[in-house]
Amino acid sequence: MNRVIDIISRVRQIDGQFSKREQLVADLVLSQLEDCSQWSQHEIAEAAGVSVATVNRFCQSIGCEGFREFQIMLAQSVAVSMQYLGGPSRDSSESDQLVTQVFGALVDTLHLARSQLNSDAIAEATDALANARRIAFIGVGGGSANVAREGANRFFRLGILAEAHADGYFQRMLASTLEPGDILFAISSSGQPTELLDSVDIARQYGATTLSLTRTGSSLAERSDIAIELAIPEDQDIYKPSASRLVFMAIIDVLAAGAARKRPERVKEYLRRIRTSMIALSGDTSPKPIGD
Amino acid sequence: MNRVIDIISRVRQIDGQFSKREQLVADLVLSQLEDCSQWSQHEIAEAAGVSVATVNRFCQSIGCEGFREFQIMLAQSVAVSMQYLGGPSRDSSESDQLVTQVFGALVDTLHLARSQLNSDAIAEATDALANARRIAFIGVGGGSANVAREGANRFFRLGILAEAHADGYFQRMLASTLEPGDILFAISSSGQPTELLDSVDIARQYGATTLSLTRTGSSLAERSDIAIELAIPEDQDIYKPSASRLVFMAIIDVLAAGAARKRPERVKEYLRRIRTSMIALSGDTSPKPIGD
DNA sequence: TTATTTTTGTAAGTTACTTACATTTTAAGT
DNA sequence: ACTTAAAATGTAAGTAACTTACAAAAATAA
Repeated sequence: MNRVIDIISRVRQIDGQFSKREQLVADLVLSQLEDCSQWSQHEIAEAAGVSVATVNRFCQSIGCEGFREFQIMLAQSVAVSMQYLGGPSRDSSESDQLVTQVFGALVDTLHLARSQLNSDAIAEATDALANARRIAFIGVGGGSANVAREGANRFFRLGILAEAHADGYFQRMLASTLEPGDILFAISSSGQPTELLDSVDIARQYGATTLSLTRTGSSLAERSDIAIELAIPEDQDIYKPSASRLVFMAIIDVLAAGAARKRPERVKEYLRRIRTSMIALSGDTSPKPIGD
Repeated sequence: MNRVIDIISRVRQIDGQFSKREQLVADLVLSQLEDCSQWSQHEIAEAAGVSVATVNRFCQSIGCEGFREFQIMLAQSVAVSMQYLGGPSRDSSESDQLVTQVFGALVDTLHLARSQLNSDAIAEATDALANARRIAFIGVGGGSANVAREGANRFFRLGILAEAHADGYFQRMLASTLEPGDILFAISSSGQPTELLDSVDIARQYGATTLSLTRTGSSLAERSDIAIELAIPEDQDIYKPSASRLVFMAIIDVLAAGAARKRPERVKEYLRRIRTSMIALSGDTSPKPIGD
């Protein structure tokens, strides 16, 4: 029973590393999945503006034996995807295609992440977070720093003292002020930044629990008490934003939801207070997201 | 899928009404679904002990145009079936369920958003952003402020002067410094905050283009030159973080990807520079996400 | 600039699907 | 039981589609 290999993900994975003309084929396929799954090699070649041989080589580049195999795998992937995305998409305009492509990549990456997530790590993490007195999120570089901020934003709403810092020096100083019962939550897609590694070492030294959300097997993962590890291939197409940050944020959501469930009373009270303050400000009493 | 015709069901439906030899084919197909989905017409003919022409006629009998079409439909049906049967959803632990729930909600919301997105607004927005000299993202409250930061983070990488601000007073002052060719991008899930409304009014007054990502029909949407509007129901379960912020970020991704495509040269050069600076810092030359 | 490697399209080659037609089988009528 | 017409089937020719070899063009390195 050979498993259904998701050919679409495979194309996305290699996206950006194709040769010029093959990239044209990749773009076409990703932007018009449904059409391509029904077109012949010749039709795809014509639509992409390349020769049939290039289409064939494209198929081989992504690991298929030839177009025949690719065609069937694509049809399967599309059929399975449609199960998720529901009805047929009429990708008429360029904008529609863009949306489909970006959202599709995100959904794919979410699935990939789910398959990689270690349940035990998640369980340990939610447990530690739910009982933490103070949580310090740290991250460097635009992306991870924002994920850290979002983490603080989520947990702060649960009535847990949460903060986020992007400054390497401040991070180290902060780490040295932590104590048992506190959590240092390091976020990095590469798991390399010295600032984070140092901070984790310092925090552990003072007895704080260190938690990380980072790349599988990275230095950061190794040094942390609890590591949530992911191996997400970065999109090689430089014109396309990578979905990994959003997946990181989604995981923060998971942790926040998990922690909230473990401390229902505490959370409820704090949310009530926050909501009250918001209503006082806007006069709007309808149920709305807490904070804008 | 263009039509959700489950070919397996169709074979079962006609089962017993086939001619003698075609029935042999039907029996074979139904008993060895997976094998048949990968076999050629010739292989199936041999396995069933009939001629290839009979296999072809069998395909036509069940409504396909020929073997080609049958082969693809069978492959799709098998792939979808496998999703249900051999599927990876073994939600054993509590953590797994949590992940499934949060990710599932996100995927659902993405789907909803896709159906609501106005292609024209997206097209107009990407066009304006691609040609902007300066983009100022503004948002208030933890969530939207972070989306704004993420927006600045994305566009800054495209070589466009991008900044984000969460301070209401600063936002108003900033708005008054904008000029034609500049963009004020206001982000708010409610579309109510006075800071944003004021800022948009001020920016328009000075000739800047105002863009918003907000709730359908909100004051903010009405006042903006271009409004990307969404009506996403907030999850009432207070223990569950709402998916709307992530969807907002996903839309920022869409816009960034669209804008990048319209200015390939510009983007390429800036990304090259940023990447070079990162390599100098870490010594790692492998293709990696730009910024952590 | 030149040499080398990589990429690409053309065209020939091969496979596999499709169709026409003759043969066989089946079934109904005599 | 025989005849005949209709249906079913297989053979073989036909055709469309995929694959591969090779030479030209482009990109890269020296």
